[in-house]
Amino acid sequence: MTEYLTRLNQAQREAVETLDGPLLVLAGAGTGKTRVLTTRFAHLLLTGRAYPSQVLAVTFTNKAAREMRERVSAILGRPVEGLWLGTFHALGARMLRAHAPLVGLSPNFTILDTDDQIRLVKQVMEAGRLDTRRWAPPAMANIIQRWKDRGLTPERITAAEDTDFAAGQGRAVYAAYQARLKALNAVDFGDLLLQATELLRSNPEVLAQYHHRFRYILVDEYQDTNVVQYLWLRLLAQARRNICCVGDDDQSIYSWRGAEVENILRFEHDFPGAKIVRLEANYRSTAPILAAAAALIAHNEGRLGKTLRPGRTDAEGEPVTVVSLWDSDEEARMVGERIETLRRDGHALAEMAVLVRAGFQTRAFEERLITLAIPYRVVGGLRFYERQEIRDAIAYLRLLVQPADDLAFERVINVPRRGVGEVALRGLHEAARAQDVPLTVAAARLIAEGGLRGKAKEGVAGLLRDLDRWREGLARDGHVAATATLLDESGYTAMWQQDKSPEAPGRLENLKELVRALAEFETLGGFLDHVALVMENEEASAGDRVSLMTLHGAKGLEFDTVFLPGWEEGVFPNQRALDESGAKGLEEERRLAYVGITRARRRAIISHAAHRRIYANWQDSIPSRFLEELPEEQVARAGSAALARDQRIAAPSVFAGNAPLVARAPRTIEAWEARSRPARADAIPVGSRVFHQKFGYGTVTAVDDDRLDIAFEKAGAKRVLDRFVEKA
DNA sequence: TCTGAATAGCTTTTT
DNA sequence: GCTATTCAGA
Repeated sequence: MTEYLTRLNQAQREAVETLDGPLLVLAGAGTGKTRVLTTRFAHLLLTGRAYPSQVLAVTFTNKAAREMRERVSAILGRPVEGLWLGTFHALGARMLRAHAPLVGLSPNFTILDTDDQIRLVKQVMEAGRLDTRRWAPPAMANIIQRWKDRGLTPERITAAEDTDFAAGQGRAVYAAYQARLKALNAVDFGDLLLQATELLRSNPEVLAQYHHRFRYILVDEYQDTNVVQYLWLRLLAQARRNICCVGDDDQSIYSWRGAEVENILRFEHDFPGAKIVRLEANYRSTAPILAAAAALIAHNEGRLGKTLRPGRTDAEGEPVTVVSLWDSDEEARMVGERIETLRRDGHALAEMAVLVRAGFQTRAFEERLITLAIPYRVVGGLRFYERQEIRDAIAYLRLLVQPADDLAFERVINVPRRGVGEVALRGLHEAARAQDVPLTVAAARLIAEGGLRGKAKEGVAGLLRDLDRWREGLARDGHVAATATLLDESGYTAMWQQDKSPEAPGRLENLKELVRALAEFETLGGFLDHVALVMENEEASAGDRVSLMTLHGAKGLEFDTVFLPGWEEGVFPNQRALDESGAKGLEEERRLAYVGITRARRRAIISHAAHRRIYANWQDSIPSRFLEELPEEQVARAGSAALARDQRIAAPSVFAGNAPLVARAPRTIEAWEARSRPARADAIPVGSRVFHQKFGYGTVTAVDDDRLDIAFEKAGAKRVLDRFVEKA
């Protein structure tokens, strides 16, 4: 019966069997975190400590939730029902729906996506006479989101915390935005947790009910939790204190969206008497890969401290390779060639990945892989519900459920074209605001009073009539039939059928998929929640393909071979991360590098190019400081510079018709380095004030050979080659 | 209401 | 260099 326990190592077993009291499991990359979490879950059930419905299990992504559900079922040998297992947001939504009136919502509230959220913020800002060209609504929406992440309702924001943004009107915009949400009976993603937390905070009887229910709490990826998530968990855990959080402070890479590494660093303090178990045996990677990752991350401060050690007996392997290249084209060629070679040697493409810092970097590799006819897939991109046609269709459905959903009304009023333009819409808005009613009501009154004319009148009246009819159909024939009718009668399907663009057939296909998915739900409301919170793209990427993705997207995945291109100052570590968050930003970039390296099972190939085209022009790039932090003995430096020189000298760049490339003096890495090497007679000491052509004036904060860290007055902190600056 | 030209701005991303 | 958004004019 406890056979599943024998498959664990000592530390894992301890993490599984310590059932009572607060427990923090520090799980390094590849140390069997998911196995521990799922085994612990199953163990709770199998030992009779709890029924499935008495365990609260929280993840960040739907994928992680699905995986946990499947693996727990596998251990139990049967599907588990009645679980409170899901993402923070899905569980928050579930609680809110159950007690909506207590926070001033009705249970059929709408969940707005980021797009709706920004549109609403923009409307609120415009109503407050703020210049939305000077103050970008997406930035304002982001500020509000961060406030929500920190558990701050508008009332809790002190004047000191209000930003300079929006002329000090931030708080006011936030308050007005919340008022609009309430009027629309809607919540945004942040509210799912903020309001759920408010609910528990101000309704002790509700909280007590959940205390009674949840005997055990499991939390995945604890290092990624933000303040509200932490508060929500703490409220739920405070009575029984049976909370187990699993995470890795070294893999915290989401601070920019509100995650607080401090949550994990403070666990012992928050839950006195907490036990801490470290999982350090790595079963994924070879010894050189682990050594490289460990050496790199050791440069960070404020870690809880964990050392990955090889957990496999066959852990020897090839060294981590660092390849220096002339330019970004050569880098793409190098990656392409190595992939070809590996493929020829029988390695599966699905076991190779190219991990980049930023999305735009994938393009160079895509182009290269296309010319080489190597199948690939780009992971990430639009989610199912972010597609235009899906959002339109959902807006129609939302209107059926909630006639007061103004955002949905605005979205579909002129899609397909009904002759209702900006002018007519403004009229509707004014009437609605004056009478304090939803747009649909205002529209009906306006038509009755003759306030609309011509095409606009016909269009609006027609839609209102149709909506009523579809709503009757919904009650009579059920949501599947009603949706099919709606898409047909609204002319929405016809609109895409007439569209000649190459995407149109795919969009129609997606609409069919939507109706198919709809059939799996009992109610329209349940389906809308599913689409907003859960539904993902079917990965139409079956087959043996190389994966291209961002480092963020790669977290939690593993591959035999991992390519890590673009390790250059400014790209990685990313300049903006350094500008905005300084030393903290640098540490997070370093954790990202750590995540990247630890994705590799057998091979990691890191590269940097001396020249890179950024937007319009070519720029010299200096190697990332992270390269210097790798342990020399575990790394093979494989500059293809010599090869590059031979090729270039033998065949001067006739292809590159652009003169600059030919004319640029040093054409090899060595020559380029030689040019930059000659020790300057007039060395620039720390503290010097210097001038840089592009970045202006600054002060040298550190000197490393020919590299200078400079705090520029305008451009912020950067690392540049000394030959680019002069003493001021 | 719709179209084409001008213009700003450009990490990472789940829900 | 590309693209998403905004503005002027038909």
